[in-house]
Amino acid sequence: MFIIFILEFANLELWDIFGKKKEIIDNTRKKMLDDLDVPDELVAFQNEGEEQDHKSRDSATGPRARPGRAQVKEAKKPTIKKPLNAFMLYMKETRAKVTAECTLKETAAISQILGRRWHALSQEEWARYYELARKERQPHMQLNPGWLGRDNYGKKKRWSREKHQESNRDPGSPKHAVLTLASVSRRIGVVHADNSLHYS
DNA sequence: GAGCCTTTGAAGCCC
DNA sequence: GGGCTTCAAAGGCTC
Repeated sequence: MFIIFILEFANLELWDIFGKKKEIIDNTRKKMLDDLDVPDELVAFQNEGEEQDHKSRDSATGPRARPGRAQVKEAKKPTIKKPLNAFMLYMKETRAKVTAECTLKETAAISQILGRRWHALSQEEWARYYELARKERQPHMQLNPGWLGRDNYGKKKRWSREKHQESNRDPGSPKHAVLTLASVSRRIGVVHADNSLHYS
């Protein structure tokens, strides 16, 4: 466990030492996103089990009219969860394996390791998870027309706004890089909409 | 028991 | 158009 942790840490440090981590990640991801305009049938990664899981989850929440926050609280209706994004799908799939390897129990530490491994994934793996995420979103939007991610706002009390802003403003922080990449991927999604690949 | 921590991505709002 | 904000999962930890 300790050795694995050291290796993970050393990996991060080496990346940082050579100062090329972000550059490589950005270039790789841009290339991967460019490659994403492959036909849907070639990237049908979602297996039957996952399909079933998705259906059961959707049936648990169910398509229904958008309720107000107070109404939800009163009736205790199950909230419609946001569809999982590519990284969340990767986390869900890999967390157990990483936890077993590291015997770490701290999920925050596991998340850090998974974040680094996410950046180390091949283009094919990235494409696979992005496609999975897209396939998660599409039926979700069809089953819950009019549902917005914002509908769930306020249902969790999150950490202090000051701290969050602090992390976002740090140019060297991972979150900062994410925001840039997220905007890039969103733009790619628009571009792909012209090629019948609708992300939004 | 509620909320934090930690990660990345999605998406709406605001300037 | 870019920045900000919140939630999505996970489970140990803290208060």
